[in-house]
Amino acid sequence: MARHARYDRKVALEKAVGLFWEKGYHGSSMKQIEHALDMRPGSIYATFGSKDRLFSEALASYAERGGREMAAHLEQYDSIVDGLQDYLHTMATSCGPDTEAPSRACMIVKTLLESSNTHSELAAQANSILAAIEHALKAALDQAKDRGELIATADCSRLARLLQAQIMALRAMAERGLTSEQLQALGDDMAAILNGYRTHH
Amino acid sequence: MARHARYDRKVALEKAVGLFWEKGYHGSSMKQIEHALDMRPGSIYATFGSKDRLFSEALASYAERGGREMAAHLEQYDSIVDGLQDYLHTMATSCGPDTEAPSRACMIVKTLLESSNTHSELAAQANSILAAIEHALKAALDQAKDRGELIATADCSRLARLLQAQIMALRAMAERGLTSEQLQALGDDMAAILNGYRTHH
DNA sequence: GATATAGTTGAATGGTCATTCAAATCAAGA
DNA sequence: TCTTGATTTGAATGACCATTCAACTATATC
Repeated sequence: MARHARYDRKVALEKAVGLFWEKGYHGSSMKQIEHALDMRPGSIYATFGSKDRLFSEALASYAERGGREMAAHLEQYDSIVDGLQDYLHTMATSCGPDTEAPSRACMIVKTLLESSNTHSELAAQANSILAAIEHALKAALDQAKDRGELIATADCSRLARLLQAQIMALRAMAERGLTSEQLQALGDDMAAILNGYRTHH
Repeated sequence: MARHARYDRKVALEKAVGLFWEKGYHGSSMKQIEHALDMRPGSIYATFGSKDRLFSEALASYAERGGREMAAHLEQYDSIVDGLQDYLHTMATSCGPDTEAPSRACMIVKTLLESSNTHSELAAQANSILAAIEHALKAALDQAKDRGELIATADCSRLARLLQAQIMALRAMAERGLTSEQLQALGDDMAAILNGYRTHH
């Protein structure tokens, strides 16, 4: 009946994530996208609709993967707070100077800052993803509080935002090109912030 | 002999800061720059050389102003740590939802994240500015330690980076569109981090 | 092997990008 | 008033932008 698709949509999308994460929306031209995906414009438009929609899908894919990784990380720990602290350590390592990732900073934050006053739809998407992450952090902290890991006076909504701010900042600082020692130390110091909200057994 | 310049270079540069801070490098076209500065391309190029050089000057001007404001802020306080904590509070207020500023987030951080993999010269400039701020924070913290405001085990280099990360994150979180209450609370929580490094009298 | 159909191709489109420069404009000295 | 030279103007430039689409290719069924 018909011809097979030469390209795997998911594979192409992951390549797009790599390019957009590295160079941002405005910094990635269709020429570069064609090269990165090894697809001609017609195929790209037939598959993804437009540069905007491709970026939007790439951002969603990036966020979903990040969410899965964080959830998988927390599952490894009996203590939620231990898990969150180690998440910061892991992040400090993984976004170090010799990372293979396209960029040290978070693609969601890069998108938010790039698009907040130029591309409101993209900014709205980045915002809703960040709101979802904040919500997930709050849920984890609520659970930690239920388990008695956190002091009674801890405000989990505020703490979730404080924690999210640490993650955003750790990776933005990594983009500055800090050494892995400096980055690890920063991760340690950020993780230590949680100790102030912990119960002492 | 000759004609007078119709434009004040400094005034034009401040207008450029406003546009670039709001929309970033790629997000600001020459058309928009012409409109913002009320200058025609020939005059802009005669005065500033190129879009790149104009942006570079704008970023330097922004950073210098920010540095002056921070220094002026710290001078108001007898205690350096008090000054730093109140700096976070002030920032939480000034980058709130109804700020007049072109953007809530910091122009230096926006530039770093936008240009790190697309425009190495700009990224290098943003990096050196951030390194200078880190150094200034370290100097302030060293002095605070000398005065006995900080505990003996405090590592001022690490603390400077932790503090810089807070400032960057506070303003990036502001770009998310948090309410002023949420932003103030975040500023409070960030300021409270310093209490853990403080001496108790 | 003919046909139908899904997928790919890449030249062409019209728009916008940063930048240039010859001509016009203005003010002060001669 | 005329000359001189700094300054402004805006149309023109060529490059690159995202996007389209008619022609072409490959596969599967009959």
